[in-house]
Amino acid sequence: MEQTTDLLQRCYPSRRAELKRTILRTALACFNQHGIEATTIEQVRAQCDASVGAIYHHFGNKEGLVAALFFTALDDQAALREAYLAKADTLEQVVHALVHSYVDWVSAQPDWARFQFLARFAVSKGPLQDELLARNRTRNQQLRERLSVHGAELLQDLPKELIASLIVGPAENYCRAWLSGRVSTSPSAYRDALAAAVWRALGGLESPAH
Amino acid sequence: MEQTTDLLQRCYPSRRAELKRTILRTALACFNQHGIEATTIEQVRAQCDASVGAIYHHFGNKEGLVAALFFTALDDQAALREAYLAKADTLEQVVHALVHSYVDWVSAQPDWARFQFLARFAVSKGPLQDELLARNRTRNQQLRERLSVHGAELLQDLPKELIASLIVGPAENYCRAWLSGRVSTSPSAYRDALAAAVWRALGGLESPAH
DNA sequence: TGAATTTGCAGAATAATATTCTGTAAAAGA
DNA sequence: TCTTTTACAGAATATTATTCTGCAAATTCA
Repeated sequence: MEQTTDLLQRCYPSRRAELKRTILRTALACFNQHGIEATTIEQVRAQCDASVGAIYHHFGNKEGLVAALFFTALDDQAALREAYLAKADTLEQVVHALVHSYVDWVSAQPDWARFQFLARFAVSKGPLQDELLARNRTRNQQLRERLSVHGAELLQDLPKELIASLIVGPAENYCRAWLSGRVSTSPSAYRDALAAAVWRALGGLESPAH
Repeated sequence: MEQTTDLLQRCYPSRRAELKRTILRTALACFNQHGIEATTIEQVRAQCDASVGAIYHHFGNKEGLVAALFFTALDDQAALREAYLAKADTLEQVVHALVHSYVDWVSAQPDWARFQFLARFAVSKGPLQDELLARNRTRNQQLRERLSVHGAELLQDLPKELIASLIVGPAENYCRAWLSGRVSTSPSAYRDALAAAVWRALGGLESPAH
């Protein structure tokens, strides 16, 4: 149930990294509650019962703390996507895997997902922007290869650059609405409706809305 | 061409507000270049050749400066949407208007659009979160009414909460990719492809991908 | 018109916050 | 055991946001 712990434990499994995990967990909560800019190092220090020295020792500075959380979330999300993709054979299954893995991950890790949105643009500036850009590029590249393996004739009439947005755009938008409280139904309730709609958008025949 | 000026001029037309506009323009550039947290009041003060007193007089604090820019962008975007919607009669035209107005605004005001993404989550915390939530709610409400006017039987099989995400999700995702440099083709080049795909996703018959 | 009041702005003073630095103890390695 | 590295504490410092006091132009009002 408490998957926040699990996620951290998996990414920082060292027994000695106890305080490090505590700092990350606390920082995640603070950032989500007050926003990144509004939470001070002193706040998380107090909630951790740690020292500023410990925080700066592990993460360098506030931005490093944000980046550590952000890339941890990115990795975890990618792991789930890979797991889903590994089981997909047809093009339609690949598309479904992409939508489902995204929706399922956000539903299972709402705190991490919320932070991911919160921090994306903070990270997209700053010293790790290149790392982020590189990751996005390789991810898109892998997706393109993955999609072209199967009968690509379906997607031939769509601009290549557009396909990724058509697939994850709706899910991403709904997840953000859910995380910000604009809608109340969990994205996982709509995972199939989203996947089916995306498949129609791509030109997949069959299975109209009704 | 230089629509940044036009946008500011329209929203803050007062002749006496010259410095105020200059501050906003400069702050927008700084925020977009270095990120919100990384740009200091001193930086924008120096580039404006103004004083800290002036900035705090007009905007209260840094967050107020961000909020002023953010809501200005939101208003301008909404104005274009209204203009497009006013000319739409059928359901398909309404959907097209929503996609087109979004894409066209981002293409025309990339600096403001970039900042909008940059600041959305900073604003979603902080004292104006209620204002933002309220705006989003009323916008969604208006959309629902607008959509239900026309032959709503098309959308009957789709969850109500999902429809907005299906319509703007793809465009929003592609625009963000463009603004962050992950893709190079202007969203306006794909405005029709996006609108058509969305229409298919909603279950619109006819016009398959090819 | 002229006094009163409000608005726009400057810049020094202050407060809040991020970051550095020095020291110490525990752990790891040789 | 000795040496080196790692983990941490907390005072000291630097950076940055914000406040405050004062003044002049503009506006309002009598």
